[in-house]
Amino acid sequence: MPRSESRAFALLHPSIQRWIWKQGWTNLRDIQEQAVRSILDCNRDVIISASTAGGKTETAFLPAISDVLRSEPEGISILGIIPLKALINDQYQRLEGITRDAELPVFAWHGDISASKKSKALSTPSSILLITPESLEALFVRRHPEIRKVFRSLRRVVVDELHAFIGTERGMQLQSLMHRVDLVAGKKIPRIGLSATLGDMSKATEFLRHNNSLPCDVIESKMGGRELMVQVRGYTCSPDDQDASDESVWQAISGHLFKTLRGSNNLAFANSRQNVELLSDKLRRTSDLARVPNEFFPHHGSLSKEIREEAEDRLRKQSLPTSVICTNTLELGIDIGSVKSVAQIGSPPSVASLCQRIGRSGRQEGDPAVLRTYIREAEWGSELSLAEKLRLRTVQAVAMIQLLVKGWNEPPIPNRLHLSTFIQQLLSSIAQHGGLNPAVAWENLCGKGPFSHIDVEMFKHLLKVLAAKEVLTQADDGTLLLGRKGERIVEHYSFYAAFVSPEEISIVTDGKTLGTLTASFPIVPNSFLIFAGKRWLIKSFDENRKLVQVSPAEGGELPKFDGGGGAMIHDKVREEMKVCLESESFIPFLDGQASELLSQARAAYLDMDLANRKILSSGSKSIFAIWKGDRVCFTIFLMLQKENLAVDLYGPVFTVNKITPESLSERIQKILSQKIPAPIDLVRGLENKGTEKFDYLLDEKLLNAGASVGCLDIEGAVRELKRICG
DNA sequence: GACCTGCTGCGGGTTG
Repeated sequence: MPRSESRAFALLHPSIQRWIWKQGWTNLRDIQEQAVRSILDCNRDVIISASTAGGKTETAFLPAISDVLRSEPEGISILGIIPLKALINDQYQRLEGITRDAELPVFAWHGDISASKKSKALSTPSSILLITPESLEALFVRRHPEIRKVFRSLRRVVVDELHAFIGTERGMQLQSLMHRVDLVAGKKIPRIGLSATLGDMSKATEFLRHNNSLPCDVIESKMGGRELMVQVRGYTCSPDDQDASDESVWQAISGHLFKTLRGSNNLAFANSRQNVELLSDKLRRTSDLARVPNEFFPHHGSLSKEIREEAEDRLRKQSLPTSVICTNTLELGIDIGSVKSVAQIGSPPSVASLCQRIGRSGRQEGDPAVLRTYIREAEWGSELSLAEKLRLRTVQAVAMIQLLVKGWNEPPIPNRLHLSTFIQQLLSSIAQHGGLNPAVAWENLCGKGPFSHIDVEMFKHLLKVLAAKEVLTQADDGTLLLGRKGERIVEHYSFYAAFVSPEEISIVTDGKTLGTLTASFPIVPNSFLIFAGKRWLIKSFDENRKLVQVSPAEGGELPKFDGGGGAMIHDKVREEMKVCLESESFIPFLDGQASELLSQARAAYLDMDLANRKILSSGSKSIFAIWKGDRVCFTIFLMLQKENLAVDLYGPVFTVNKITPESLSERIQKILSQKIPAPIDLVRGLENKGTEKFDYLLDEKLLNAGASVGCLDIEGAVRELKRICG
């Protein structure tokens, strides 16, 4: 469409129109046209959802800046909340280009920015501020005298990578911070969320403004019918000879990666940092043996910023062919240009994540997106367990790809209590105001704020618990103040993040930091280490400075990294797996071996009559499968455990020891005939309930309350148990 | 089987 005919274009400020002109754009994209109207109407929130990074930032900021240029704000006019420092730096440069002519100053604000630049940002009127949630938290705590003035004429809050926040502690913190910004500004500031395409957009609008008190427009860009080329490749190893043959499977996978990825830019998602190191090392040594330059580089969260940026630069510049083996570090919007293909080692953690990863491939017009998935299974044999015979990894990968093609992906997970982050926000609010009336605190955070699931009774109980631990204290007039311990917590710089990080040891060679290992990894001088895709000898370990010196070597051993929890599989994925197992239809995207694996799985399913025979007998054990997500499975697991059954859960497969199918069925019927236990009764006996940052300040009662919300599905569990006995 | 993200103020040294 010629620009003169675009009414949206005409609505933009002349200075923004000039910028668009200079870019040589011939028209505004579909989502940009729609966004201009929604954003210029200042009484609503807007979510802009698109699968690739291209254009989302401009879509939000061009109209938002237009709006600012027509008003005359005194303090910050647009607040951009962005999850990564690297993304802030990216966006800063792009926005500077847009606003240079308009003389609208842009400021980047995060931990690596100097204090003098931060002061300048606060004193420059009408500016755009790009900030991390943690730095915004610090702003509330440290600069509270100025904060009212700073946000007085704020016109817009923009949240980048909205999907990365939903359902997390950090996301809860973000919701609370946005609400506190509204409180300080004295009005509802319209919000814009930039997001990857999510399964259910209603969850995203609920997240963007917790009480939906402003209307929210959702602007979605269509996938554009991009061609997708997929292959699932199967690999087997003998279960008797686990170590040696495991080696040969990895050799085969890395051999195929070497052959297919060399000569172009690619990403390989390896699911764990250890697998990233393993494959990078194999690929580098294969390159050495073949006497060709190495094109494979590792990328994960424990590598130093320098090493990661080097890999990102190589990808972006496209001067030398580069394949990066990574964890989900390269899933978010960091600019790495386009890659030819995406490899996925093992089944992906979720369909949503797979969707993001594929979005990295074939980003140039007309290019297909290419995905190769590599799956390892045990070699066929009678000694295989039911779970192994069902080839769950292969079937899960197939199910996830089928769902992706159908356009489905996981909606954000339901809200937890987030008591840890509630404590943080309560302490932060008290620090911000220098003391807070309890009724006002409850009203701000819970009554009208995003912690609406915390009722007055629970709030009062929490205050008592925190007072007993000297985190809080009360003045004679009832005002909440920070206690002795509370002050120590808030004063330390680690307070601003909603999450904790384990203590780390730096790995250094020749004065250069390669990255870090968690302190629990045993460091033995004179032993070997594989790290950052290279091999090292550990020369010395300075325990006080938490510093390991290494030098290049030939030998090597893979490091262990402390992992956080795995991904939760959604109901829909397991349902699709069941469909796949019961079907006879040909799956065109499997290679020979993967096809054979699927045939074995379907034969085993049929052979054991899993569709009809609900509980199987295996020696002295009873076995059954539940084709529902991890929440249902975990709930059933707890219900059986509560009845003192020796139950074991692996994926969707339950093994109950020392019981026949008949008596297990009777026991389950007994459970169903009794009063169904409340979630809080099921989690009572669990250990390690307090996994979040400030959970250590809670008592048993609050820990149980926290654990019972969001991670159980009693209704689903009862329905499945009835089916098992039916 | 198993990821990722973030951080202030102050004191001391160096450079213009």
